[in-house]
Amino acid sequence: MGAVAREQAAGARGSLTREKILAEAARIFNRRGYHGTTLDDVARALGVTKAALYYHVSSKEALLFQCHQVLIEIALEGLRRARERASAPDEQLRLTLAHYIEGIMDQLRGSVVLVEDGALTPAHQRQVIAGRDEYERQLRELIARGMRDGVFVPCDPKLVGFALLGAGNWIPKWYSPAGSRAPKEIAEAFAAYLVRGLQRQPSAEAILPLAEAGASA
Amino acid sequence: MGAVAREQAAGARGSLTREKILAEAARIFNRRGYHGTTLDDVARALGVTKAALYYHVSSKEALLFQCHQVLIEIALEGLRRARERASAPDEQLRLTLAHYIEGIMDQLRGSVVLVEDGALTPAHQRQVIAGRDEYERQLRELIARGMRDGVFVPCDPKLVGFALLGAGNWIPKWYSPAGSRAPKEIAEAFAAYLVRGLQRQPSAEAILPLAEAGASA
Amino acid sequence: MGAVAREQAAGARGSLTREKILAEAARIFNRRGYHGTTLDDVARALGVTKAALYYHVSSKEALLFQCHQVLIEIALEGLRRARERASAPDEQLRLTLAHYIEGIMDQLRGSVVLVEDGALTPAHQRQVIAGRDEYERQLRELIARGMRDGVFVPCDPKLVGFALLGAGNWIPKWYSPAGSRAPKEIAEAFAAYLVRGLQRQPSAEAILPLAEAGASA
Amino acid sequence: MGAVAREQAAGARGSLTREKILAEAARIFNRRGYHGTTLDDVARALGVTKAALYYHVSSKEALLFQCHQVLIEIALEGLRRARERASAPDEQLRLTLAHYIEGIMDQLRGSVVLVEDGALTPAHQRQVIAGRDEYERQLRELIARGMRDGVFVPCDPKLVGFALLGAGNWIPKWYSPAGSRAPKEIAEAFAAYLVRGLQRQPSAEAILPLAEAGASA
DNA sequence: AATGAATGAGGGTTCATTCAT
DNA sequence: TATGAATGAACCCTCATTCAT
Repeated sequence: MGAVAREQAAGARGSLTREKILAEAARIFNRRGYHGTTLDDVARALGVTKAALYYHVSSKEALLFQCHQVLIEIALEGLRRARERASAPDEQLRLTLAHYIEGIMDQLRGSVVLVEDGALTPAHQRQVIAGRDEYERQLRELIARGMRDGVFVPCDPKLVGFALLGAGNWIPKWYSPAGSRAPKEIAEAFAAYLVRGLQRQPSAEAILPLAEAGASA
Repeated sequence: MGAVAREQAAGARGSLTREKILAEAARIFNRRGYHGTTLDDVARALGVTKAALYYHVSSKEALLFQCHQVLIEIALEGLRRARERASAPDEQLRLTLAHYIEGIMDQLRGSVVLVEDGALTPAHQRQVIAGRDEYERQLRELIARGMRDGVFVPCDPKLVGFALLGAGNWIPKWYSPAGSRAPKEIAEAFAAYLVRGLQRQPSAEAILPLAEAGASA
Repeated sequence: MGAVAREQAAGARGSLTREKILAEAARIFNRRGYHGTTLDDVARALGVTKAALYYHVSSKEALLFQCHQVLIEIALEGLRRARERASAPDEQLRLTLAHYIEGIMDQLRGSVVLVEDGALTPAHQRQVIAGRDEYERQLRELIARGMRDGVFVPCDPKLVGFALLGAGNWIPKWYSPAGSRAPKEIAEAFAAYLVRGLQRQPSAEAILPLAEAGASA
Repeated sequence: MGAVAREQAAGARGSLTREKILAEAARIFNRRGYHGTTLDDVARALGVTKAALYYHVSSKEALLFQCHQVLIEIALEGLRRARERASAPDEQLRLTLAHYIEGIMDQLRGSVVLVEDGALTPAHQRQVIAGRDEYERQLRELIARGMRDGVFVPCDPKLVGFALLGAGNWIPKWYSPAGSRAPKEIAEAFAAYLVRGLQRQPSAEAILPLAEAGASA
């Protein structure tokens, strides 16, 4: 590949950053799966050689692990912020989900969501599982509190938690930045819908604040 | 060996059926992803040699394709049945989702849910996409009708459709037959919750009909 | 490679045996070193594909390890036999060395001699070192006994042991089956010479029983 | 930085000299083999970057070649000196071997001894082989003269030559400067032992002049 | 004189696939 | 029907080498 082509592919201004690598890797992992993704794929998308990646990342597995960590960090951060900014359980849950979903769609941050069994080192696997468990635990706790407060309808917090996460985690499979909806818009719509399903007395207003016509993704 | 004896042997010890292969393959595909799954893995799980699989399946890709078709068939069948058995949009949607989710959890059918880009032959890919598109189209149509009828709150049917599917498609990532909830129970709870988020006037009753305590999955 | 060429390369009668692989691998390891040897090299020498090797051997390192074990077994066996067949220390040492050296030259056994640091797994490394240490210990013990019996001149058994082994271990670097000396002949000459250096009253007869002219290796 | 300061820094911290590089490279080559040694390994051992090596050495192969040349030079120099300082064949051989062995152990000079086939450029290979052949030729000539003079027992000079070299060349595999024997001591013991095996009438005195107890290497 | 970054050419290993038995 | 053995195409990773700074 010539110098010019590389420039174009990599984006004019910068060389290889750990951040850029993570973002690009996450994007491709999400599309093709970890095992379906070649380091050559990632390198090509970044406009460099596969060997160049190894100057910045120690292994493909390490790449995946770091992507997971980014997502977990985003997720937990969302919970923290939600608690700061709202007190009602439904509002807290809405903020939490919106943050999570926006994080997933954010191409710059890049987040991997699929957990192909056996892709991670046992040690890393444990760490990721621990992070997820912690997030799920807090999510369920939030739902349970909503039930206790009478804001949410009785339900199984574990099952509902899985539904919430599933809806969000599936997004990378269909979302394209070229679509007509902005990430923020999508995130809010998802959050609104997902919370609404739990509220004892949901508002009757539209789920999408801006009820424009047109394709969404 | 006579036909009867062979049948018995087949039944008893579980000789290689296309159905059994599909079911086992799907189970592993769902866990480890298509590229993360070896034909040796599938063969081992079935207690045979890898070469034996080739007597029943023409290729790994064909296996994946057939798993996809199983799910598409289940999905569309669910829509048909729902239309036969109910007329209200919310009830139709509920039946549709319950059927879909039960199908995903059915360990005997062999349905896969992940669409790793590039895993399928272009021709097969097109066919699967076509099937999915058809299902999604009808799903959106159902949602739109609910809106028109005033049963559902205004929303973007496309986005909500993705949320519904995501919640369901994520199930193989966490569901284990060893869990405390029966598949039917999970399916109904999911369907109830997912429909409830759209209903203008949802019922206040619990989402899980049998509100027992205990872990769910 | 065509079928005919493969037949010729592999040797008409047999397919891939663990024994044949070991022998060929050892031969190349001894020439080019472990890291300088490609599995493609070994495969080519055997007339098969590199992948075919993996059906019989789990890894390159395992191959090396097994070659080491072959030699260690030969070495210890030589000590045992020498003790059975002779009682005088010098005669025992002579038999021991002759057996060892013949074993090294045996193209059918597959023994390696180089110990490139870091080539073996730590666990395997330990095992090989242990085997070598045991052999060296017994060799020194034999020398020491010769000294006590007055058959050998006073010396440092450790140093002399290293000299003995070095002379033998170096053989793969120059020996070729195409040479004019038979392995047995070489082994006896080496053993005679190496023992003679220790004997208080060495015989005056020629070191090579058959004192022919001509190139030796 | 002035010339004096640079000198001091060079002396104190050990700036990159061709000599130092050669010595360190040889040491590692001897342990791990040529192909098992990374230029990063050598660089790290010298406390510099790999790229820095390329300021002083044109290639890894060149490094190996120069190491070989150092050894050949040492070897031939040993022969010359031996001829100057003694006239009896056995004494000449003893001096020759002692010089060779000391050269091999001398950490500063550093010498590589393993000849991994294919490691050197054909041209360099030829040159090294030529040097070795010359040395071996003269060594055999020396042995043959000893036989003609009746000082040595009849033998095959070629075989014995290989034994001598093997004993010496093996030393880097076990020698450690931390051992209890000084290089000179080891060299003399080896030379004495190796010559003794050829002498028609060897002295009965101990092989190690200083017959202390204790570990040797 | 030295370094950080990048590259191209392998080398070890896996795996879908084939085929003789 | 089923299997053991073999193959070719990748894929991950390493490393000698280069080059701008």
